[in-house]
Amino acid sequence: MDHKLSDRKKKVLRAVVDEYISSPIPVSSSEIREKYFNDISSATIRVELSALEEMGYLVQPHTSAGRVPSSIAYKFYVENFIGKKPLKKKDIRTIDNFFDKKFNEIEDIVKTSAKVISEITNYTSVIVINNINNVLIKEIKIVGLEPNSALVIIITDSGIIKDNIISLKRNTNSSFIRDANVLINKIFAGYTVGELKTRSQMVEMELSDFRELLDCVIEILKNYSNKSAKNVYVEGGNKMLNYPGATLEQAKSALNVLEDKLLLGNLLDDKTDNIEFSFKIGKDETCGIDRCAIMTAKYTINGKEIGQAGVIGPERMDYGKVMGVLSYLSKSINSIAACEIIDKCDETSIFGEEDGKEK
Amino acid sequence: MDHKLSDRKKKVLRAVVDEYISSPIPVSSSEIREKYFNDISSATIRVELSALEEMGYLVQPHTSAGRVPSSIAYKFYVENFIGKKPLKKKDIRTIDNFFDKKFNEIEDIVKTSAKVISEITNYTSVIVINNINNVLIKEIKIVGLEPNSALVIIITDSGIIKDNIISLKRNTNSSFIRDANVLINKIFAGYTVGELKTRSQMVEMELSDFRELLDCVIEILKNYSNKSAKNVYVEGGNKMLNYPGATLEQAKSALNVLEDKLLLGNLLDDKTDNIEFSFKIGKDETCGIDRCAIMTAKYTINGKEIGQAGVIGPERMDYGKVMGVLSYLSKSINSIAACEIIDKCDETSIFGEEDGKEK
DNA sequence: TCTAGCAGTCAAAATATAAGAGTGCTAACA
DNA sequence: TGTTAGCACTCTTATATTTTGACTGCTAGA
Repeated sequence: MDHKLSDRKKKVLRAVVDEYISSPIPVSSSEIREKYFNDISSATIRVELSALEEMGYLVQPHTSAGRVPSSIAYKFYVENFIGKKPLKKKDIRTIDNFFDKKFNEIEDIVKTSAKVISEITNYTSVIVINNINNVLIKEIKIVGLEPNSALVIIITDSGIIKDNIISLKRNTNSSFIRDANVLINKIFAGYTVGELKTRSQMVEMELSDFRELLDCVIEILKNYSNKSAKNVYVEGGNKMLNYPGATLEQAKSALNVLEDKLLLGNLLDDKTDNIEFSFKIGKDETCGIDRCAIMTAKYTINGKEIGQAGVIGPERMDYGKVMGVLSYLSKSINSIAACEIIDKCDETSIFGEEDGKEK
Repeated sequence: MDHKLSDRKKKVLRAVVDEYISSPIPVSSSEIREKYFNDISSATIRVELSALEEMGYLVQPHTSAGRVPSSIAYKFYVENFIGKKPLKKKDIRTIDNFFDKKFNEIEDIVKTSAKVISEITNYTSVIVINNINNVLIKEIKIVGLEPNSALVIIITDSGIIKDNIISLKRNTNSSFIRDANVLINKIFAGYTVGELKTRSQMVEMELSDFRELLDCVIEILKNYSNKSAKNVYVEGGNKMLNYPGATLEQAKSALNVLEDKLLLGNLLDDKTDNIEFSFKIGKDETCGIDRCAIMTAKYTINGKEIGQAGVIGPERMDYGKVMGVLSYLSKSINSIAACEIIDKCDETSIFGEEDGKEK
């Protein structure tokens, strides 16, 4: 399907997509002629349209209707005609407002980002955390809770990962907790998550007393770098219902995909290394969400690549804007996170072990 | 609207609702006669139907159609004919499976409950936490994190409330944290959340050094007993799209209400004290969600009333089943929580007499 | 008080008609 | 060879028109 398109064909193709995006009715030869050409007639355009249809870029709903872009057309359109559009002042203000507060946790940043993307683009947004391998573990804190459970708090140079209560068979009394803190930090602190595998092997022979705890901590870290439903954040799912022309049936199936976090995670996950944006369109590329497209960008926190942030919207979405938002936001997240951390850690690595001593 | 209904009228009314619930097409006099009466003719039933319509219980979509129940009819139906239906073995197994794991936090229990309710009933479920006033604070732990922030963990007799990173202006060095732990626990430990107001006044004169921290802790506790978006959990929102006859427009507006957690919280919140179930129906009682009804029950954790759990479903829902599930689940939650806590807190004195009841 | 029977009503389905938008084709022209 | 005007043809959409069938309400008689 890689015919070379003449300049005029390109212009016609672009006209069709532009027109269809601005209003979703099949576009006719005369419409194109009026708005985009004054040197050739509609009959000539019809010839071009016919050729483009032949090549698979356009589709005709029925014999006497105008043309509608195919998935291939959108793909070509995005790759050749569209770049990130600079954001409106208003939108920048919105984003900055959202981020004008303290963030303590990665999760918090991610959730806020998802919200802001959905708010501004008016599409559904999805963010996946799936790559914290080169994040640096600054400290791990174990706090004893009930007799058999403890809270594990992981502090990294990209923020705090918390939310992990673990249950142990053994009693988590204060002396155990104290020793555990020392040991665990000896093992993990100062290393990146990526080094985890080798590290954990290194300590294979350590006191079996802490075996169970160690396994828990490793499990937690693994969970954060692996695909797991917990690491997928969706916002504005019901905006999926706003696309005109959608039937209830389509909406339902789309929402079902959104529900399946694991599937979604895979959908966003993108192998291609170098490009800024990844773009998926067509039923087979979007896990069966009909007439939709997915645009994602990698994002970083404190300079480390953490995952992907993206938008699921109708094929005829405002690609330029979406790209603009994703791009701006990825910068925003990064600088915010960086500020936070620099701001806070001017006296890094001073935290003594102070907890687990009452009862 | 409180006419007294003859027994026969009641029987007819019930027939209409039963019939309409089992299949949502207007029910005719002859249909009722066939399935519910063999002693009187359809003409006689027509007279009764006519009367019931006059009284506001039934509605006729158009002159030559059968009858459809009005909101009032559903209300009457639920109040007079329906009680909780015992659960199917299969459903009980499903529930027990869901709860067959360790729960460390209230939030965890609540989320799981919401999931299970939605799963079994196939309707949208909502749970609100809005009353932890008589929950006993066993301990509060302050863990220093970064130089200016700390994690507050609240351990109660109903489970752990955590998830609260706070930022302070002052430095959270280890000696401060140590003192804070002692002080905070002197103030809060052993008291219920309800006593909070008086307590916090009592310590008005304490060292102003800890003022800021104290305010944070109080704020957290307040947040949990107040209405706030954080305390509302929704599950299976997109099941709202499954009700036959719903238009896309209705679905959209319903999902919008679901999005507004605060509104939802108020919707579930119910003042009536003594009854087990609360039931709302009709556009004005359901915040405009069309053709839907809301059935809620109070639930307790460790014997303390914590909030409401409910189902939002179509008017023609399986009320008996819903009531059955809510009722069973409320017992489940209670006993599970109790087990957990007893299991863990063998040293505490508070339990032991009340609340034996497991099945 | 009940009921058989019938006339009347109305929605939904089926059918017919008209209008309009847009194309493809052809033949002529530069 | 590429372009264009013009026209016949196609197919959707909108609007009327008719038919069908399901119910009811009413009435008169048991």
